[in-house]
Amino acid sequence: MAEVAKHVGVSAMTVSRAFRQDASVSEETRRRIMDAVDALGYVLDQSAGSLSSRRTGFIAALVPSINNSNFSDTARGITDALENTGLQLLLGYTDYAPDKEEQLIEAMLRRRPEGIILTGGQHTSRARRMLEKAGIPVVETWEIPETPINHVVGFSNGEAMSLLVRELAAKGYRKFGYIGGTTARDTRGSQRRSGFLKTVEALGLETDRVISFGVPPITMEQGGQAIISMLERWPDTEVVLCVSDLSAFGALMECQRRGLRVPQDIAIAGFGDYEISSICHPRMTTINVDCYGIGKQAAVRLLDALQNDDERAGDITLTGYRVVLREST
Amino acid sequence: MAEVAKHVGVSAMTVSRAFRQDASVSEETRRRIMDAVDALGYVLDQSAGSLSSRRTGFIAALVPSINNSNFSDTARGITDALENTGLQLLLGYTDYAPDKEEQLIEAMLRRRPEGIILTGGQHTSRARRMLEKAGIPVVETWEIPETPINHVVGFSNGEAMSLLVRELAAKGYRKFGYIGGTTARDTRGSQRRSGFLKTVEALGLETDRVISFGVPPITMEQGGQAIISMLERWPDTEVVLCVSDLSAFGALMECQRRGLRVPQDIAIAGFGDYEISSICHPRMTTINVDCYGIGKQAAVRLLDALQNDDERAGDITLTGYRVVLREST
DNA sequence: AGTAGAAATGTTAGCGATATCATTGCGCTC
DNA sequence: GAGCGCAATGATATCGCTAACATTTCTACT
Repeated sequence: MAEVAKHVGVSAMTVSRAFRQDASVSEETRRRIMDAVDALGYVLDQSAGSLSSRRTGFIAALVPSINNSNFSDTARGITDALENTGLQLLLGYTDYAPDKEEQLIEAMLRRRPEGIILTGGQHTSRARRMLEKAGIPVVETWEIPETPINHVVGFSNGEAMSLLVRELAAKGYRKFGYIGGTTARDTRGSQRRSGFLKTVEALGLETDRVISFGVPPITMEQGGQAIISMLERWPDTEVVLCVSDLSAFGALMECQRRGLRVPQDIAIAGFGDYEISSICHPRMTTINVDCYGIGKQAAVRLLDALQNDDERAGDITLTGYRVVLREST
Repeated sequence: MAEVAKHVGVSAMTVSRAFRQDASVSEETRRRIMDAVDALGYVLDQSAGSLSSRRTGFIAALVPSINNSNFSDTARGITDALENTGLQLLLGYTDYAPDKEEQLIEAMLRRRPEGIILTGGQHTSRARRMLEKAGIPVVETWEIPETPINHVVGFSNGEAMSLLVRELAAKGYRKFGYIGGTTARDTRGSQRRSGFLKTVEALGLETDRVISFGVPPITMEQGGQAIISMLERWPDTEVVLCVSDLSAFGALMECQRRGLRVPQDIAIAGFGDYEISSICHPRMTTINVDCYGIGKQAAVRLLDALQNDDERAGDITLTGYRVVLREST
């Protein structure tokens, strides 16, 4: 920067100002500075800048995974909301593991992000302490934690699943099955399952048709294997709800491969409304949960908190969901 | 850090050393320092650290998009390769637009990454200049640029597509159709198309059955619409190759919806070997291109260049691909 | 015990920008 | 033309850490 300054014949401070929108630099000077910047190929050093200004321009976001999952849409929503704000997203993958999340939170905080977006409400106590101490706005997404850290942008996975059960019951289905992953690591998966069980029970129907298979996030293939087990154990099952569209799709395809007609022989529904569900044949019943919007709103919430000097008033934004009935049920 | 130092009764420098693996600090001292760190809830400030040490610990990577695409696997490969290296990935989405890429490159360089991974070989001249000047290792991925900037990890999209055409021709297909996006922005898509055209022509077959539809990356739905146009214009088409598995899947499902048998009435093949292709019914013929491996190898190449103080010897790593013949052809 | 060499720790000086306050210059009013 | 206010620019002092070199302490061997 000093070099640019010398080249133009101004002070480094003026060069620094020329890079900012709001600073008062005459048009003439700014033009000459920018010419010199181009000529010299100078690129601003933001690490130095952030040390001095105490604004790093980073926003951290942690998602369980990004491959073939709803979270890639959420990440996209965050990225889009951050566009033209000068903020840069630091993305991390937790693999659904709270201790990996803890590590990542520490790694992120070392970069002094101005805000952080998390997925879910399950965190280690050390993670909570670090976040507390960091004094930056936090947004938890994708569910409604019992004890939110700060802001929340999400919905009740249990209630969403419950709604689907009730709509399908209204269509006349009585023998409900459920396919999900094995562990409780995926809290959203667990919530969906308990929403399913609670509602099926409330309707006075059998609750034992549950297949737990595969480590979350459960794959398409595992969905296919799971429905085979389901139909072997409970051949008279009328409708199977799956923890995600991906497993539901695997189940659907496996049924077709075996000559089972969907929905006549067995109905199938997913969760998440992935693109695939509106394209596959038969088109799949699912729950649309606005993954993109969750990311976008979380980021907007964060930006808002940053502007208003976040008074730490935790604020819960409920995102919408709706059952999308299609041909598979 | 000064506070921690005072608390333990050592100098700040010793605290700094305690955070590094290789530094010489007695076990006793390090333990006491770490205890104080925990007690005080101190978190290292890496922006300050990198300013001083001139090592930011950032690696930048730019991909066209991350949603439902091969690139999410590539990003995952990079992330995995970077694990435990203390390096943090800065990810950006270019939306297949060279000028957005240029902007992102500048934004990334302001963070002083130690290396950068790009997708493809199409860059604006200003982007090339900035990269040149930055003096950091660059890895271009996913294709083989004519004039590589530095390192390359990729494969020839044209040859891969060509191989698929030849294998299908060997199975007896003669009337080949192609479905792809409309613009040349997606250079890999264009290369696949020209690989298709060149090979079909070399085999002495018709090359006019080409549907261009939708802005890349073309969606599942657009694939479905495209195959309808294809069959309306050229009803006797025997096999349709698609620019990606997603569009191929859309085409496949649309055929099923219309009662067309695949592959008896029309055969379909994709590109990329997404999970969906091995699960759908009928399972889809495609080309496996090791998306994850491209990311992983690109990152490894970069790490290697960083260790060996990169002598700027551009180095081309060819990644493998193979035709996966399945039930759809 | 004496000493060399290694290990552990301390001191000082930046890294490259920006916050803050000071200064200069200009146009305008009365 | 003195005085005021505002816009443009400059000087200085950090921001929080680590590189580099200096110093002290320990270890091992003669």
